[in-house]
Amino acid sequence: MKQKIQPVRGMRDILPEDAARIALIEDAFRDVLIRYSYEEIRLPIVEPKNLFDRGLGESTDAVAKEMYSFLDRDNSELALRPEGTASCARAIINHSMAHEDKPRLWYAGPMFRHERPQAGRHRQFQQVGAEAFGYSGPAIDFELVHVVTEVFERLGLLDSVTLLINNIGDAAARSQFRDALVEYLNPFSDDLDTDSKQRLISNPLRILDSKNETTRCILKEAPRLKDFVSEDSTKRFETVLEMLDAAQISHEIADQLVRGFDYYTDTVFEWVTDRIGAQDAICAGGRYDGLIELLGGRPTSGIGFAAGIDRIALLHSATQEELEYRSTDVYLIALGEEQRSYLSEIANRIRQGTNLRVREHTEPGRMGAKMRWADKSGAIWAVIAGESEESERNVSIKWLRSDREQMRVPLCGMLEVLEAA
RNA sequence: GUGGAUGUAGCUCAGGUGGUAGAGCACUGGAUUGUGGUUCCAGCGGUCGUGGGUUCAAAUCCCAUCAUCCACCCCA
Repeated sequence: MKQKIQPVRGMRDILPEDAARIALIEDAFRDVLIRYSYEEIRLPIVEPKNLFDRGLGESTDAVAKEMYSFLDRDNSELALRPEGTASCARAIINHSMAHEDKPRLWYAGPMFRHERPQAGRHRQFQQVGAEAFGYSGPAIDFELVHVVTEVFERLGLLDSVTLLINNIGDAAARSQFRDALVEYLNPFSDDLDTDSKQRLISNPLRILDSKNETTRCILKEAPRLKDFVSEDSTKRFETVLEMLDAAQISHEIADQLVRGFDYYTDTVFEWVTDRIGAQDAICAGGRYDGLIELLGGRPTSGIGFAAGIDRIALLHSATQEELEYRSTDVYLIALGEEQRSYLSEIANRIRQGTNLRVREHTEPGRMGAKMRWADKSGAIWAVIAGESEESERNVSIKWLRSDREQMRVPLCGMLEVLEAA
């Protein structure tokens, strides 16, 4: 036997039963988004690398260390997209959509980050995202949170997730805060944990997230981001919170919540869960009022979220009852090859007249083996056709999941029996 | 990128101190030649992740390497 070919590290096959769960989750997002009047956009998986350099920030981990980038045949730098927002923003700029339309878009598809694989973290992973461009009022912030809440409710996950929300102000406020934070922390530099010491240079805002106790202690007296945020922004954020309260959407204000990409401004939010391991963020988003301009478009406000479908699927399988998965409703068995064409006639009749999923047994073998296949397929019925059924133009219907007695009905009455169940 | 654990039959896993590989489930056949899911009997199936080394002898000891899982980091 030849050596087996392994899939690429961090890339995985999603087998039918898991695929069904993923489809269930994607369908929930799609259905809710469509009812909120969001439109689907299909975006390329490969983009110019500098779209992400500029859009997400060159110092972010996703760009600096985790990008799947490569040279095209003409030596231009390309990258597999690590997220969807930058592509979406590029698209609305390229098609001049922002001016007249105020587009509300959603997308679904694979994203790529070259990270070390772990529970809930793969190098190719699935996201559903939505973005709204040109809306600056607080109601749109509320609406997107509401959309996601509705999806989680529909999937029965609302009890296992927590919504964290914060206001991080605009880029200027954040940069002032960053300076103040660094200035405050510098004297304590030696007392910080090693990670935080590193981040003092690379990404100071992340220090706020530290789990180290001494670091946390030092942070108690540190400057607060909210003291640097403009009055307008604070007011706006308060309105968003009021709307959430009025809609009884429970949320926690998380001072330490900062997002991983540079483009975020003002409202940011994230749903976390404690049921799926260390990678606990299942959906996150926020405003990005500077992104369109950064990418060469006219100043346009934006807001969106991205949901990690693989992680939501993990959560779903951890909390929900087992999916009742089966591929087949009706299993058709011909006793001998002579009944093959009669069997096809039966199959066509069921497929055309109902939504039932029909499988014909195609292999030779004895009756017992065929019945075993019928059972394993998960089908509710075995429909059997032998010589006598064919000559009398009827079929035998056997219930595989109940004690109901096998019955023989004329072909024209078959659908009635199947649909009655 | 760093650390820990694990790789033996399709799957889940046994195989103290080296002696030439096992169970359960699954699969195939039979008991039951037009009836599955229960039972009984029989059978198929493994260069023990890969490559080196030590040894008369390696699944077992040593080295390297790959992969998976979990955590750090980061993030959806």
